[in-house]
Amino acid sequence: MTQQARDALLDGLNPAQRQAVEHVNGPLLIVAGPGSGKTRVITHRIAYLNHYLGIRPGNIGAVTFTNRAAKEMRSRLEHLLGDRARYITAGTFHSLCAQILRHDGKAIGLPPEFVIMDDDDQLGLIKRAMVICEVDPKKFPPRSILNAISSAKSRLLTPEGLAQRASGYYDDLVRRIFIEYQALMSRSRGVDFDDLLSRTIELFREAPETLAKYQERFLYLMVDEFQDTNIAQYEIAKQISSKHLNLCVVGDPDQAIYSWRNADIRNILSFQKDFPGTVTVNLSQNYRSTSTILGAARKLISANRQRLDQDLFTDNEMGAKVVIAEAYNEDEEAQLVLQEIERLTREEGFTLRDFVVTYRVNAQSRALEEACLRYGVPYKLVGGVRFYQRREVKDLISYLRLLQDPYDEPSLARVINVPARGIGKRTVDELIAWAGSLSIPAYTALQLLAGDGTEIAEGIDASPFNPRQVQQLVGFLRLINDLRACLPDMELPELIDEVLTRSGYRRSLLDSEEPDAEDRLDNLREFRGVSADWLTIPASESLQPFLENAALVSEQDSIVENEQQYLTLITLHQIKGLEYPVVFITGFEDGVLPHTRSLDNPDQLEEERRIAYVGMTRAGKRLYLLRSFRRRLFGAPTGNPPSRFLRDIPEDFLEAAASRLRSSNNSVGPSGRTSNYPVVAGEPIVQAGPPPFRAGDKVSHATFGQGIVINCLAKPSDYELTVAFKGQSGIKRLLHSFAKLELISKE
DNA sequence: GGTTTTCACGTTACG
DNA sequence: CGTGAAAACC
Repeated sequence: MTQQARDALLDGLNPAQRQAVEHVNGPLLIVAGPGSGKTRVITHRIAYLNHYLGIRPGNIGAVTFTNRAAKEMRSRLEHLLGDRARYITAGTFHSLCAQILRHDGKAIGLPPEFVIMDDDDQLGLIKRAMVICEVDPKKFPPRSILNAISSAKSRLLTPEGLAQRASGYYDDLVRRIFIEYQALMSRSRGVDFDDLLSRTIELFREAPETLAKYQERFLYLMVDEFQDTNIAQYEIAKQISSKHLNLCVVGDPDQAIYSWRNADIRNILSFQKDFPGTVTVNLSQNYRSTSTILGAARKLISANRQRLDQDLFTDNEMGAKVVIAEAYNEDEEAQLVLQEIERLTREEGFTLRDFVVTYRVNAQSRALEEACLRYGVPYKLVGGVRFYQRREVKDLISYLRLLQDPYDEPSLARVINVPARGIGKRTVDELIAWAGSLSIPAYTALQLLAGDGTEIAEGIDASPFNPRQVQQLVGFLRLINDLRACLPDMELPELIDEVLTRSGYRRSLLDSEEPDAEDRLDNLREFRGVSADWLTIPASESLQPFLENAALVSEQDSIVENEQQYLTLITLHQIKGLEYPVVFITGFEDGVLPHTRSLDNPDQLEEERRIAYVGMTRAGKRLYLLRSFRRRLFGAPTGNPPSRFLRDIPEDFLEAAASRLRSSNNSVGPSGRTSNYPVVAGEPIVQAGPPPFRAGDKVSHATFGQGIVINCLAKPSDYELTVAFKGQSGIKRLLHSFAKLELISKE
């Protein structure tokens, strides 16, 4: 690398960033505050390793926590390194471990065709294990048992280890179910997400030569979002880098918001102890936020006891004050948000994708969605049910898994009667039991059944099925076998079509009366679209990698990026790692943020404060903290006091909202049962020019398409239009200033 | 065996 | 209020 090239790489970095980039050998801890250019530093560091030290990209590994982060890193690396970037391993711990285990898992008796089990599969196994252990799922919810087991696994505890650590009644119960759960899991050649990690560690322990191989493979290893790693993940990073010690971890303890998912903050706090000689770099200059926003956020987080002080600063301008506002209820809260978005769009040149509305719990999105529809603002709801977790997608995946491997019993059990084809629960249970009594897989049992019922070999019990059952079961077997025969001659999308048609799945959705049948078909279509990445390869080749990808990359479509204009609605947890010029945080109330469930626990309360901190530090230019005087939770109206976190932020960073968000006066005092801000009363009617449209006009909207104006109603400084759109959009009420309707033809 | 009704429950959600 | 899963029904 020439001096110039090196200078170019380091150019524009501040001294701390430079140090982090240039310190490539030995353990390195980067404590990076929000907006400090963390991702940039990591990618530049990798480029530096490659360019300047001549390290082959194949010897560099970068592990992150989410596919989203991995994807972003890969695209940045491509930008810096071009084609060489694809040799760099940039992915999640889970995908790394899956690769290692597929390749070398045999050494610990793991068959290479193991199946990765997701939450639903796990829950199913837990329920079965509870039946075996005779535990009542009413008294002990399977979900919490699963959490306990998962927590133990992520701390690398075996059932025995769990017993040693704690020995109450509940712990013993968990231990017993744990054992059965693992037994059921290995019987179906399943591996859950925790196993991917723990079995990799087991492999490293049992097969030192394999560990040595990966130590030589990853001469340099980097871990992003280190504060989110659990014990098992840290252990893997430790093992791989224990020879060359070129381990670099990047994180921010103040943004640790996943303890409930077994992330262990001690990982980052004890890193220096675990790796003597660690160099620590603090990235404390913030390039994202105005100094007002950063100042407010710093004040908030400094109220936490358990933390390392970071001394963040920014050279950015002061900017506007942080706006706090109280609405009467969540509908008005949403309305305030949209009105302010409208104002900022109109007066200050922001566009829709500059905004994000974020909240603590998903249920809060409803009021916001409704307001968006009302105002005709296109929005994108991030989160909710994950794509690969939707029932129809999982059903289809199960079919595909079955084609790939007909002995995959969980998948078989899932789809044998989907759509309903007369094979009920009892028949399935009998099939499994019968196969079990013969010690053969269910698929073999089906083949036996199809072969010839009268010629079952001696010593084998006759099948327990009546002729009708036999007919249905054999019909299913034939379906699977016919589809399997298609594998070599079809590409994936075609195969998927074939599955949907031959199984009757598509038909059943088309005939379905359910309101969301249409959405399901859309999802299946989208799934088929994803499979088009594997075109030109016969399905027999592409099915396995495709399914592996589906199991590991359960990431929904990447956020932002495209040119489309929409408003983003997202939870505070999911917003981590993103940034927006204008951020609205709704539900800044005691009971919502911090959440009720954490009020009595100081540690959890500190995590809630970190959640608020993460939200606030996403903002570049403007930050709004909204709360609602009344809020409907579970149908019942509740009243929450303002968030206690507001008390941690000094007044001079804040601006009360009345004058800004509301043209009306703020008369009523802070106490009593009245809101500071009346509903939508008493706003002066100021007309914004003559009516833009008349009933009967044909118009066009960017999102909803063509429509006809039904009504045009005067509103404060605006017009509310009622428009009937063609197709699915139907009738919408829109604000003129927002909707940007184009006139197609006069009435 | 399949469909409808009732009932209980409710934070956040990575792979 | 809205959802998913078990129980009751056909």
